[in-house]
Amino acid sequence: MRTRISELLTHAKSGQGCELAGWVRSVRTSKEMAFISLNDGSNLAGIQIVADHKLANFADIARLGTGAALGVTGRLVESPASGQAWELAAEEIRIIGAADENYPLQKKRHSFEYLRSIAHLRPRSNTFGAVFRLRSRLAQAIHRFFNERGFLYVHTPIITASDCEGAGELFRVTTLDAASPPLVEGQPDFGQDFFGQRTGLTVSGQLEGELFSLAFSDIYTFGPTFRAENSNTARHASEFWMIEPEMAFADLSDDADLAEQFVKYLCRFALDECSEEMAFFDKHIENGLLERIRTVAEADFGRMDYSNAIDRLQRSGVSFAFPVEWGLDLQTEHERYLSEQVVGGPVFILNYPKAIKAFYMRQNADNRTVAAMDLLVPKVGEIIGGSQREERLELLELRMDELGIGKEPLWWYLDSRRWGSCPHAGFGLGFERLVMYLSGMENIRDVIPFPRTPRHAEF
RNA sequence: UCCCCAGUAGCUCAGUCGGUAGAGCAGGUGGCUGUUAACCACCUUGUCCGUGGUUCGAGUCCGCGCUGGGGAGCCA
Repeated sequence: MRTRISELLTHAKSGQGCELAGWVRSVRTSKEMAFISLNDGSNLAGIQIVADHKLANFADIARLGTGAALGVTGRLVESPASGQAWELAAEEIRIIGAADENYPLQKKRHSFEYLRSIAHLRPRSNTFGAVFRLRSRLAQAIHRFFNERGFLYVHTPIITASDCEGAGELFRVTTLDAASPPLVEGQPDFGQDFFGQRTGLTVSGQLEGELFSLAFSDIYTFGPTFRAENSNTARHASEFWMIEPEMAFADLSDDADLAEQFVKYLCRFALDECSEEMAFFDKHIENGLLERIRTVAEADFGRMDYSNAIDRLQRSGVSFAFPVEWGLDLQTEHERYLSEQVVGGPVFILNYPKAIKAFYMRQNADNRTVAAMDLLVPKVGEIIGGSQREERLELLELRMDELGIGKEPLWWYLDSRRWGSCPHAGFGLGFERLVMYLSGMENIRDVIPFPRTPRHAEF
């Protein structure tokens, strides 16, 4: 039966008979023979098919265009020419699905912008083949990492009624008639909606994740999240995947330890188990990528208080575009400077001013900072954000009051602090940003199979 | 949402000072006994994003619109 090309090459034996199927990347013909570069998506290089002119349908084969689907029966032989170790001497080539000259993908470089417009075909290209193989394997590696450490994988809800985190605009979920919804006091009456209240797509599974960590000790979520923000940048999508571990009986330092292990594990994994893709990215997408990832995999991550970071930035003598002052958030230029110039590697910035961080973060004894952390890495800046959560009910309620966050809709969250509350901490990581970081790809739209961004939901 | 930049052949792009567009690739035909995004020869392909204006004349200058990209804000 059909063998996948990567599998065939892994266990290659001279003279081995086999059957392959895949898509044509290029055909080179001469009078006596044709060379077909065939790819089935299982690896980057594909395999070279050698077709002799004695094949019954040689004339058809010689006219094959890029993109056609073929079934090939033949024998694996050591290639007499340089360029590949093995090739397949074809005994039979079946044209399963032809591709005419209008096939939009050509055997040459295309712009990413153009490839985005043919997102249904771009996975057949080298770059996107490599990106989506890496993405798939990374997803598996993330599960493996947490599974090895005994973390419970929890599926937090995608439809939610809690809109309270303020983590960006919510997509509404409703079955009300948009043209003429039932009204109460001139406003749509969501009491008559499907769920009997306003609902939307989740912006984060963290709050529900915390509840599970207070039962299973160590948990993680890994699922889609949605933001209806009209942000049009290379780093934002309306639909993206997020990883959010949460540990009970853990503080900010434990949280940073986990994040450090996690990032190093994934760097190591990409280098070791996706080496063909990583070498491709290093050569064609970002020169020096391998070196950059290797450095991170082996580094001891630095740790620095926010106050200290501000001090270092102010004394740097560098003139930044944005002001540096205690109480202001760090901009990307500051984050990169700290990571690249001050530390020379990944660094956690700890204990941020409470005014610029979320309500659920644990207040420190100094009464002006919270136990928050950001992991900054060279080239991109922030890659992970996390915190120790406020486990003390009175302080949490006080903080919600200060920020005007309604306690009623979050009664269940507050309940978790009422009975058996304990210190706990976690972090969040955007999966696409991880894929970007490890591949060197610079646009989030090029690491999601079918990206959703403002005004774009095709495919 | 704001600020910049771009839009020319199926694709990647060039187009000088305003004078009605041309390279490579793709496609076609022929050649080639081992090619590597093969090579060699010949051939085909245009609503120059749309719209209004300036001008004897606009791909080129100006206004508006659409689309794409980059940056910012927001964030993951």
